[in-house]
Amino acid sequence: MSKISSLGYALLGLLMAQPASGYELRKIFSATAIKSYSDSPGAIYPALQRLQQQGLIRGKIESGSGMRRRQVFRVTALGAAELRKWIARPLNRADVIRGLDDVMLRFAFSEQAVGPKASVRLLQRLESELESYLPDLYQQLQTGGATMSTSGRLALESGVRGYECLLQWTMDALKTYGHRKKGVTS
Amino acid sequence: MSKISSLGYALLGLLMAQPASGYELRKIFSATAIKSYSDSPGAIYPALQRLQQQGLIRGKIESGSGMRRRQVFRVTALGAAELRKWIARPLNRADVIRGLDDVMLRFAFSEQAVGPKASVRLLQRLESELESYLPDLYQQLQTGGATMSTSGRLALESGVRGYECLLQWTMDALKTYGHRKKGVTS
DNA sequence: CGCCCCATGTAAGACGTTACATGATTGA
DNA sequence: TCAATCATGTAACGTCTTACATGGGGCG
Repeated sequence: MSKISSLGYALLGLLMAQPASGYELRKIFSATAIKSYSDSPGAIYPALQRLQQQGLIRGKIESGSGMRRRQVFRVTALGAAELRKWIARPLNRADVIRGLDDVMLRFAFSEQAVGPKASVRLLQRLESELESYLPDLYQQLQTGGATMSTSGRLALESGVRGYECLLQWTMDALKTYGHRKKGVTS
Repeated sequence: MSKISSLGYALLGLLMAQPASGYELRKIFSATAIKSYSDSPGAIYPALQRLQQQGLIRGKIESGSGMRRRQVFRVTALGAAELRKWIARPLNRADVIRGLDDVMLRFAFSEQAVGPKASVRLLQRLESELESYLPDLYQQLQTGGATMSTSGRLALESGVRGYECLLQWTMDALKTYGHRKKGVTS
């Protein structure tokens, strides 16, 4: 019955790579461009508490002399299993439309937490979802575009282009993993 | 003292184009790909109530015989002013990093609610923010990329590519408005 | 008559934002 | 010693999610 928020998974993934304190995790969020995740203490510390209550991470307070008190968290076996389950979850269109950030986060962690095969699986599913979704978007652009203002139409077009770009990235990423698309043997 | 959520602005903008009932607005959200905005009644009806309490929209209950009861909302002068203020708000880097969806929404409504000059201003600011942000991202990719897994690095790269793609779109959109970039006269 | 769609809402709970609060330690 | 930074939290508030509830109207 464990429900975990996006931020929770982000924390799990980062802690999987390396144990860290809440403060260090905050710094990661504020420094690097892991956009759309908050670096505010009011979000991170409660999230860590929830994860610990669910037994997904365990914190150990370090307070040697001449050191600031800080609590270092590491992922438990249960937490690692939960993270893997989340990453390996089958990808559907809803994920692509609403939760692209989550998808990219899952992919980012996939290799470390599950293995390169999981990364490839995610990419392949993403590719196929995008290839089936893009025609729908072209349709919408043609159908609804006529009635919209120029800026409205352009905004829609920007969304479509974003997906096109993502599809291109997906195919390039698959190439990185040594998978070439069927039919381009030439 | 009026705070308006993203959803609130989305509703304002849609109602600006045409008065509608809550149900019609929900359909717009669920049908078209205005992603990242909820079509659930638990989000939209309370949001409409808030907007009405703030005097930004006004609803009129239509219940002729042989008709289902429904409430049609239209934007007040105050609401239109608030929408214009939001759209014309100066664009900074934080908007680009955290609130790209909002930026695109503002642009989508800009022409109808303010005028084409506002659209161009938004595009120009967006272009300049992206041009200053991208080098930072390249830096991050080089610096942090070495220590990351392949999938992690690829995920970061996907973000960078998204911004590149957006910059390209921005320049094309400016061309649509008849603005060509300085120096490409050739 | 029963079912589905229209159309509107409410209630509980989870989560993030913002702001504030607290102390310890380093460095000027 | 005084400020800045490290490091951790808490409280109030607003909003979204999920689920439920309600009723009229069209249709077979």
